[in-house]
Amino acid sequence: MTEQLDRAFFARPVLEVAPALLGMVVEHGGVAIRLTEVEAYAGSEDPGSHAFRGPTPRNQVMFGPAGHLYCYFSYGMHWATNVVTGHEGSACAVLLRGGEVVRGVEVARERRERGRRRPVTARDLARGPGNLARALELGQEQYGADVCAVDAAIRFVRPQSHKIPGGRRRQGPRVGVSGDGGSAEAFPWRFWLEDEPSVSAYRPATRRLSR
DNA sequence: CGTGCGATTATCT
DNA sequence: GATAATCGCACGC
Repeated sequence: MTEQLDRAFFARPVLEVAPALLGMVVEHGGVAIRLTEVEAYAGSEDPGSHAFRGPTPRNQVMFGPAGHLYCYFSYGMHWATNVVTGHEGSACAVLLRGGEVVRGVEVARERRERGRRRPVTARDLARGPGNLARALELGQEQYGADVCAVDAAIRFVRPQSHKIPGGRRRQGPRVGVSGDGGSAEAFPWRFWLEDEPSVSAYRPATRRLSR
């Protein structure tokens, strides 16, 4: 048996929940992914957060109770998934950045290879937020979903195996967050498991020159 | 191997 | 109208 993570797990400070999620498993649509990389976003106190400038139609779910999904469309082509944490109104959330597919590899591979010419290696199946969301088939329809419900389609579980984390927990600057003002070091809120192939490569925020 | 660039559109100013 | 919590591929070493 595996234990579904309850609301109390998510209703803690985001900097506590984020590292605690490493090694936990997310399940949806026949695919299960063991998380190896996440990032914390601290709502109105965090210039890198989508909630920094207050509620909007897009980010409103983050201002609600913990344990719901904040899905957003990124760069005009990818979906990314967060789970809301902390107390209601704090607008804190954890971005799911990478993981290892532990069940449903064939389904995940099929989803990931759709519209591609090159095959996808096992390590790349859920490497990066866009890829993880694609492998789990998470998007607009899952916006606001309650992952703590008894009959939740998307659930977080603690694997029965005692070697939950696997590698050692590591912490460092977030990836590609322009709100950090070029100093991602100010918010070292990316958490990952050492020596896990599914952890995405670090890339600084890309500057986009206007033409 | 590492680096650079174009794709593509919802969202907010 | 500009931007963006990205990705995959091309290209050069």
